[in-house]
Amino acid sequence: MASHGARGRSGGRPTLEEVAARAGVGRGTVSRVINGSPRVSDATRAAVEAAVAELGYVPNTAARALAANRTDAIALVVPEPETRFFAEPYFSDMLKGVGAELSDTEMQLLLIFAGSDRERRRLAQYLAAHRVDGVLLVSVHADDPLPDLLAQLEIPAVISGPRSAAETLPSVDSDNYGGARSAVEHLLARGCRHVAHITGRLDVYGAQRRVDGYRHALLDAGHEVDERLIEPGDFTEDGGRRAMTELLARRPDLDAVFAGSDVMAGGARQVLREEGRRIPDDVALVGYDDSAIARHMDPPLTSVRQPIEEMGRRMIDLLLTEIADRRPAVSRGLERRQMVLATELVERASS
Amino acid sequence: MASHGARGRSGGRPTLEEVAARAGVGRGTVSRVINGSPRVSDATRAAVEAAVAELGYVPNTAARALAANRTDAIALVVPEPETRFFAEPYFSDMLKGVGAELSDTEMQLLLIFAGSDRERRRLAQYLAAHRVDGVLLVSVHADDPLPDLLAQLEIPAVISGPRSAAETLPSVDSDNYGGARSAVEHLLARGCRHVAHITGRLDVYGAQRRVDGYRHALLDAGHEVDERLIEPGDFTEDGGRRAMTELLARRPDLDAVFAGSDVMAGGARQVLREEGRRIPDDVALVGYDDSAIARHMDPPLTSVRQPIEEMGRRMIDLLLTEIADRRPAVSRGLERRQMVLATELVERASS
DNA sequence: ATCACGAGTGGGAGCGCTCCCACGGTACCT
DNA sequence: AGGTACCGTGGGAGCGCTCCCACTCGTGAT
Repeated sequence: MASHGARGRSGGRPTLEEVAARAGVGRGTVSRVINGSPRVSDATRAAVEAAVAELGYVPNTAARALAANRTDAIALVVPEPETRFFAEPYFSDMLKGVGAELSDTEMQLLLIFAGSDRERRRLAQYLAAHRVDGVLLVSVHADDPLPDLLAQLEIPAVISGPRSAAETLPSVDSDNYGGARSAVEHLLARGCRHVAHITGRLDVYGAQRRVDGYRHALLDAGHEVDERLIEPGDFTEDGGRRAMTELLARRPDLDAVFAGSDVMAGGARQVLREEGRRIPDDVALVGYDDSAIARHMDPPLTSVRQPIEEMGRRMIDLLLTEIADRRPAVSRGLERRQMVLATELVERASS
Repeated sequence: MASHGARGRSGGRPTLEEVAARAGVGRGTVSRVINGSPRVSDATRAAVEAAVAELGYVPNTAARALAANRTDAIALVVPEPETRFFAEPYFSDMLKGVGAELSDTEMQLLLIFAGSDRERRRLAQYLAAHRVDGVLLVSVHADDPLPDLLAQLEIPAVISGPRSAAETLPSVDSDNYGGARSAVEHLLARGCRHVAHITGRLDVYGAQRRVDGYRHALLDAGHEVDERLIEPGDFTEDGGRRAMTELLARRPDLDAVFAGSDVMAGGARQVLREEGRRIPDDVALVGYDDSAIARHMDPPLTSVRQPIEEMGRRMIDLLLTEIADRRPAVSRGLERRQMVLATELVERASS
């Protein structure tokens, strides 16, 4: 490299200017063609496109980002260690939906883990540098400072699973309340009298909603709610085991369990088996998530399916809208910025 | 936004220039401090750092990329559908190592799937735009055109698992030959007489090397190699099952099986069980990868462990070196650019 | 005292693009 | 005929940074 100025010369990648010269037009016109502006005549457009093809022109992303003040990238932020990311099918399904919806866009998806403190600091730096046009936030706990940081930096964001009923961010969620209801109603319809519930972490809004659904399903069916039949878990297998043990000790006569996740249902199953309870004859079991665990459990687990891939797609829709809407200064309130998708009960042998 | 020129003004992110003004120095000096150049006096450096802190200055990546002609990003390209990525622990371990090694760098890691044709076209476009400084290639088949594309675009790349003995790209691999040897030697030491081998896909170089290791271990121990004891698989469970069936039909007297992957060992185990062969009493079984499958199999599977995380780290080392070396025009040949890491046999109850 | 040199510094030029203003031309009105 | 309205178009002026050259000092050798 002889001198700084000679860097891009001779043999380097072609620039907009070179395409313009080749097509016999000005820079502005080439830019318009590249960006699909309608204000270009067909003849000119064809000429430019030919020049682009001949030269093998590819726009320089950095230059575009600098001039237009956008990055054409969005981040999927996973506030969990990578281990959990790979362990839970939730993320892989989400990623699939997101990727699909993004594939006919120029947008680039970045996957960012923010499990450790160190990673979180890195992320903060990253966001401060405005290296993405928007952020997708999945699986956020109630007290996570990330959403506030995003708001402060004025970075468009969409959250999956609102943090509370008063969520201010645009969000996409599945119908946790309805999903839980359908699970309990199913158990009642099968003739179960004493339905227990192992909850998820109650600082997760969705877990609370499932408890609500459980309660209301019982009440609406004319049962009363026995608090001894509700035991908090933490979404882990071990938590499921502990909760199940507790429940059996308190109400040995229970004949059904609705677990707030498949993983916890797996833990519960182990305890039930150890205690000699047959599934579903003695105790019916229903999980939540319809994950691979559910299909492979013995017996196969009835579970509530969430349309996670679909949720991923919707999140992208919302986010892209959000990004586009940053031009007109005034945002139009929160209308249609929070959506809830239906769940589906998948019945298997465990109930 | 009143006018183009006013975009960044008043309230926007601070620029290098503003930091310079604040610190009472020139732009060049601030740039030097930001980039850790040693040619700055301590006093000046302190002043600049103070200004940076007060203003909350964060460099603009796009501007830097444009001016310096680098992106500070590298891509991990997975030429597989996302499904396989999540299913195989190989990738998650690799990602962990790569992430760890990158975490004290300014480099950003991009995860790019190139499973479908569509995704591959997208990737090609992406690379043509030089949006990354380097590429990590994992799990590449012998006839994949990607490495050539990379070479043509002059993008530094490192490959995990060389495509052949004549691999030209810098590469990191585990000792497939040695790993296979240790597995077979272990089986022979346990007194097995007729050791079969279910191979991986033979268009994968590593699988070939494992066959070589198997052969040489037998020969060196004074056994002869019976080709009827070698059956090609394809790394899938089903392939393992087919191969095992085939082997049992041909050599019912076999007393040990070395499978080229844990997944195939899993398939083989099913067949052995169906045929009433006890593991390890009738037939000893050894797998490859030491994945979760191995630990959870019944009986737990003896397996060859590859230091995948370590491989990920080494790949980053090589790649960063490769990127740095693009300044001096002349590359110093291939010395030390291909490395092979040792494997370890993890003994469990299956052998 | 003079010269040579390197350390430390300031700032011009340029990276490749987008945005916008200004301009010539054509079509349509009055 | 003159005016008004657009199209479609060219190109200047940045975007915020890095790179490099030139310049000013001190320091040590002569």
